Amino acid sequence: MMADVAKLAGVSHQTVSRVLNGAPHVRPGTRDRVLAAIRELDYRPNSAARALVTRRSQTLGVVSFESTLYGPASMLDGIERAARSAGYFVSVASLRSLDARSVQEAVDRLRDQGVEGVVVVAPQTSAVSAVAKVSSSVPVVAVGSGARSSIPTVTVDNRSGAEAATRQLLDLGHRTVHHLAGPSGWLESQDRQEGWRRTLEAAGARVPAVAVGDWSARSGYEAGQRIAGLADVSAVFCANDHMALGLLRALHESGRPVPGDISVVGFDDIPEAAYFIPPLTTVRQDFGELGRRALELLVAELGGTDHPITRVQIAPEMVLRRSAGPAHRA
Amino acid sequence: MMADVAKLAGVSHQTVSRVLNGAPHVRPGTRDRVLAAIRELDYRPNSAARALVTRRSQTLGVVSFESTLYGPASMLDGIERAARSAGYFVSVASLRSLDARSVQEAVDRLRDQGVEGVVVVAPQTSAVSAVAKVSSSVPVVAVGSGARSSIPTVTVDNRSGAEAATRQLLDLGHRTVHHLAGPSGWLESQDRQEGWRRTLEAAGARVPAVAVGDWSARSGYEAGQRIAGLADVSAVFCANDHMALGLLRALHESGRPVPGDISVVGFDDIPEAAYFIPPLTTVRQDFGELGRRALELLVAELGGTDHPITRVQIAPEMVLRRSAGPAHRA
DNA sequence: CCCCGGATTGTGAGCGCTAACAGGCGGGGC
DNA sequence: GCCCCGCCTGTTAGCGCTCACAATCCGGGG
Repeated sequence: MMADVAKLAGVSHQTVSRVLNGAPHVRPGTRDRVLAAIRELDYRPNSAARALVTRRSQTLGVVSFESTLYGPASMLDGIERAARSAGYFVSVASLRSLDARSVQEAVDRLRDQGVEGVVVVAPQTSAVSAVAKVSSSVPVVAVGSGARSSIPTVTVDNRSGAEAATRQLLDLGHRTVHHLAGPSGWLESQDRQEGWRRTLEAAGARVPAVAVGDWSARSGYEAGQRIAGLADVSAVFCANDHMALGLLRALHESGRPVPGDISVVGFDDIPEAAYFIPPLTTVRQDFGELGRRALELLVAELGGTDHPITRVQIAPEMVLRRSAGPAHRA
Repeated sequence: MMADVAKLAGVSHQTVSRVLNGAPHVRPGTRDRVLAAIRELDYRPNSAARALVTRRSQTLGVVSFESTLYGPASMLDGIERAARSAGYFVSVASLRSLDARSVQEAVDRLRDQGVEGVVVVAPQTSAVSAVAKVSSSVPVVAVGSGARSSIPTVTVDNRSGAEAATRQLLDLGHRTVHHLAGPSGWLESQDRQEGWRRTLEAAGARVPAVAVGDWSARSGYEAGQRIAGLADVSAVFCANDHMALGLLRALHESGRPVPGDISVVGFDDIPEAAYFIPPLTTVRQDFGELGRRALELLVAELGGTDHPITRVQIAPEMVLRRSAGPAHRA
């Protein structure tokens, strides 16, 4: 195919290749003739042939779990955009489950396809450790997980976000803050819970037992029904906004007004959070940025002298809305 | 690389290839030796080389817009899973905007990468028509759009979903039903609006002016503030759940209880809808299934005798919850 | 006027794999 | 006992591109 262009332009195939790759030392006139021939024939270079000889597929892989949720979906979006502007294609592989085998399988699949690097958007402890083992032949970075692993990681500072949320509630006069945590296998859950606990301890506040959900509104609702039955609750920090939504409804149904009786703070700041009843005070996490940074990291690792293990942390930001108010019996 | 395996197994590279591709006429003993050598060397076939000679990349492309929303994200997920089980990889390209040029660009990009087919998850009128023009060299199918275009399409039956929602409200005794529509460029918006209008007309009910939103909770909230000011509103059908959420809050703030004073019905049944205040009656649309079917269609088109233009429609399903109740002044 | 070095272009050799076509082996039919 | 025909395996060509290495052309210095 490239030969056709060469013939039409009256040059060798190599010159066509040079024009395509922007090599130096091509006379402007020649370049123009080649370009014209390319346009004339609507020629498109064959990426497989190029990949075969250069050993570079121009493709990066993304492993993701629960990619229908807002967070993962946004990260994927951020990754794709960043990849495009860095000149890469993006191939995705969803995980069925989060066990090590499944992660292994997805990464292998991607590798077989020839990806040059992989971003893992699977913030569960088991997944991350599984990935760490796989990193053999291609660079891997993890995103969104507060990883304590041996691979480069981009994450929001969950601990400080949780601290900010808890302190906010304490500052409003609440004696203590309850916590509705995410599932235990997730690094996010652990870090947020730790941030919450520390803040309470630092303030000398009582540390109540934590409720555990699975990130879903349903689980927040169920936990909320239990929490609504407790007399001494005046503030709850939820590990994410979806659970906060469920909690809000349970509280509403149990006749415990928010923030009049109980204050609630979430985490993530999904676009809908501002429209909950009442609008949710929460901790914003910029998922798109997270994805972008992860990709930058991966590209840097691909291109460059191998850096030491890198760990990027992005600061979250508190968003104050009406769901958190002053303590009622201060 | 394949040569190494061949040498170790004491066969020719072609025999290795045969084993890899499950070709017939390979003696079991030979096959085992090859397999052992493959395992021993941890050999992985080079996909670029294979793609070069077979002219098949095993890769399908997905063009998507607003992929951070629940619907598109779920479709992408469905597509990926279906693609994997059909033996394909999936490469994604997000659109920055929905104009024809942008779509063209994304499809070209994918084509340059060598995808064998493309699924477009961009349900806007302009996008679909743009895609129809591009379909030149690779098969393309659209998903999620109520396409009236020349390309194969998988979509939910938006019209009948809207009809069901509207009739439900009418059956509850409401004299008429207001409509909060999606943005005008979207096929979904148009079909849902049409279903709503028809049902009203068929029932001899007055057809109120429609409010228009942009799918976001914010736009639903703003429209809701206006609607709350209208005295004669007793039922509202929203074109999606996010807008319904915003509407619910506006109504709540304006002291118009749902469903006591006004009934609300949404569309999509996002996982959170059951936890709105009050739980949202809505029309469920199975996005994952949509994605799966789209992929099946694409694969069929790739593999087979070219079918005529196909159009798959999936029936949506009403989900009754508390946000819609009997008319108060029947 | 000839030689040299940089600019410009062409030639040959694969990248790792599959497709197409041999070739070699053994058993059944005559 | 010989031939034909299935099995099984090997050999030879590329797929379309880039890389390494010439080859050619040009102007200025000696």
